[in-house]
Order: sequence, then C-alpha cells, then structure tokens
Amino acid sequence: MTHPLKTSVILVDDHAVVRAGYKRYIELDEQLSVVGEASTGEEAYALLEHLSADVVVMDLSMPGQGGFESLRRILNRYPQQKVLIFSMHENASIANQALRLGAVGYLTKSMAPDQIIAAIHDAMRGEKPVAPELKSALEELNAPELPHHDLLPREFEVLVMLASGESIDSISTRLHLSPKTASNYQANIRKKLGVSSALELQRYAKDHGLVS
Amino acid sequence: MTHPLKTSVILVDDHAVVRAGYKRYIELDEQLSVVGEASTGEEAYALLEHLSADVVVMDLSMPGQGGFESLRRILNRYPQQKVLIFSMHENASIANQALRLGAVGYLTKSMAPDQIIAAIHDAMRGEKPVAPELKSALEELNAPELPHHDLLPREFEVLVMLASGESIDSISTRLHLSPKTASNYQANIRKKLGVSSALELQRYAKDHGLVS
DNA sequence: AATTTATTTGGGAAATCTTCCCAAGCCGCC
DNA sequence: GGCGGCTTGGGAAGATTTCCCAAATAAATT
Repeated sequence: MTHPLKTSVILVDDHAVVRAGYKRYIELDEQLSVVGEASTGEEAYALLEHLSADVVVMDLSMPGQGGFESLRRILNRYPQQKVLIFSMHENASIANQALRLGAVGYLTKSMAPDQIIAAIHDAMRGEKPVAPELKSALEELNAPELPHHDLLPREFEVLVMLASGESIDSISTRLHLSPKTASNYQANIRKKLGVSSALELQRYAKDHGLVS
Repeated sequence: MTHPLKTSVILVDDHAVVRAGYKRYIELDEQLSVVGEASTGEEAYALLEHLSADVVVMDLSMPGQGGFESLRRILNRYPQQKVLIFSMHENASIANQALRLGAVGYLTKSMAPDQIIAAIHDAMRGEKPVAPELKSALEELNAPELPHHDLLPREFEVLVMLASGESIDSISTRLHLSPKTASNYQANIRKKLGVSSALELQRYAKDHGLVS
C-alpha cells in the first residue's frame, strides 16, 4: 500500500483568531494540511478558482451577506466540492438549510477538537458528519407533520412577511391585497400554527428557520 | 532598567478551537504568557482561587448561564481583576452592560490579531480598550436623551414584559392591574418610543439592551 | 403643614384590528 | 362539465387599542 496523499483543507472564517485555532489542530494531524484560508465567502469562492482542496471548512456567519449565499454559489460552481460547515449556532434549522443546500456536514464550534478532526476524515470517507446534539432536532425538523407544512402557499408567503415584522398594511400594499384579506390570512395562519400574537408567530418562524 | 515580568493571561471561552487561536497569537508575544484556560465562567471562577493572572480574557456567550453572571461574580470576589471581554457580538448594548459591570475592555473577535494583542497591553497600561466599531454606538447608548429614558418607572416595567413577549392579559394579572391599565401603558409606551407594533417594540428593547 | 407635582390607576368612547363565517371567481384535474 | 382546492374579500360580532380625562396616592417643595 502506497503512502496516501494528504487531505487538503481550506479554512473560511472571518475571525483570524478562529482560523488560527483550527489550523493548530489540523496541523497536528499527519493526514491533513491547510492549503488556504479565506475570511469571507467571496474570498473563498475566488480562492477556489486557483486552488482546489478536498474539504472546505466554513463558518456560516460572515460579513457581506456571506454564509448561505456563499455556500450556494460554491456548490453551484463546484458541485462535487465537499463543504463542511462549522457554525457557532447550535440551531437545527440553520443546520437543516445548510445540509439541504448540499453541505457535506454540519458541526458546531463547541465540539471537542479531536471530534472536529475526526469529522474531516469522516467527510473524506463519504460520511455526512452532523453534530450529535443536533441530530434529533434535525429529524424533528424534517418531520412532515409540522404545523406550517399545511399552510397554503399564499399563507406561507404572508407568514414570512409577518414574521419579519411587516405590518398588515404594508403586506397588503406590497401584495396588492385588501387589508381585509391580509388580516384574514393572519387569522388563519395564527390558527393553524396555534399562536396568538405577533411575537409568538415570530418565534415560531425563527424556531423553524423560516426567517433569520 | 530591569527585565519586566511577563503579563499573565487566563483564557476563558467554551470553544477549545477559539482558545487555541488566541493562544497561538498570545504566545508569539514575548511579554505575554497564557497561564490558564477555562471553558466556562464557573471554571474560570474556580481557577482564580488557585491562580492569579494579570488579565482574564473572556468570551461572554458561554453555556450554563455564563457570561454576564460570571463576570459579575468574578469582579465581586476580585474587584481589582482586569477582565477583557472578547465577544463575537458587535452589539453595543451588550458591550455597554459588560463595561458597566466593570470589564476593563470590550473587543470583538473580528478584530485583527495584532489589535487583540495590543488591547491586552493597553489594558495593562490602565487603558480601557473598546472595539473601534462600537465606540460611537456606545456613546449613543449612554446619551441621556434616548426615548426610553423618560418612561415612567411603571411604564418601563411593562415595556420589559411586553418586549419579552408577554401578553396584556398576562401582564395585567402578574402586576395586579386591570387589562385596561396595562393596555393604556402599552399605548403610552408605544407613543413615547415611537413604535407601532409589538414587534417594533421588541426590536427597540433588544437594540437598547433592555431584553436579551 | 400646606401645596404643588409626578405617578399610578382605570373609565368612557371612538377608532381600529381581529376573528369567524361565508361566497364568488379561478385554476387545474379526472 | 363538475369537483375540489386556492385566492380573494365582505359582513358582523367581538376584542384591542387609542386618546382623553380624572381620581387616588406618593413625593417633593416651599
């Protein structure tokens, strides 16, 4: 058996301190080497044009409306690229979105360093490492019987606007509806989701990743 | 002139990766040395009983109702301790609370590593380093002419409850008021703050650090 | 002590918003 | 064509919010 090639890693995180931390641990592993770093999603995208890597380890919360959009663009351009998300948010709905977009795994920064290293190897082996504390929540989130799954399309649209803080009037204007209709939608949405105030509705939407 | 003693630092952050990053940079500086690490506020507090350090560098968002409470307890027990907060939140109101509690400085993780090192030296020199992007917001926040400063005491109390999502009914019950009165308070609060919905009110409260 | 002054509490009445029920128009589907 | 689901809004009752105002109480001032 020949000596295997090292697994190459690109680190993407807007905090230099955090990148340094990853680097420290990754370099302790004989099989891994950091071949590039970027501090924004755009930078990472540009970097990939000149440099390929087996795994891109990326944070989601970055400036310049980064994160998700960057992930989307990278995977659009390089569909085979393995992108491992390391986020500080232990939020199942964020993880869910990232995995749906095609990330190869989702881990949190609170994991132990050796688990992080292990996850990179897992990803190389074709597995899809997910932070253990999120597994059950992720299943829950993909359960089809969640209340908002049987909102009508139009209702869903209104829900998102309501949850982002828009008023009935603003919604009815932007959607060319009578305030009456928008208001009726609100009543139906609240009933279906089982909430009774604007704040509860917003919390529902946030908890389920419908708004950020 | 004699050789000065090294400045000793304790790192407190629940992410081992992040601590490793700080350590990397701190150890590059001849004058600094990391003498201890902790992953929670409680651990840090316990550590200080056995070990003293010139500066404690601490993250705020830690598990176990950490952060603020830990800061409070540490400064209560060791009023002279220099505690430098390094948070990932560029939120002026959080910074404000931390500084009021007696933190010697507030910096964000997005600062360049050399600025971070410089800030530790600044703190030792008796300065109070604050992340530049927060300075103006901090002054703004301490300006006495903010709308909520002329809420009546009772109004303020109701504001906080409203902003945490409580309903008029729940508030009137808990405060032994008629729903009518609670509702009147709400109207007055909204008028004074210049908001027109529950969500705007919540955002106001969050932006000004009145609720988390 | 007497008198302002600020605060807390809620009623009345009008305006607004929400809810619930229902119906017309549309679109797609069998 | 006919059925069923989606979108749109009216009507009417009910609830909430707002605005104005006043009594009771507490705090401050002279």
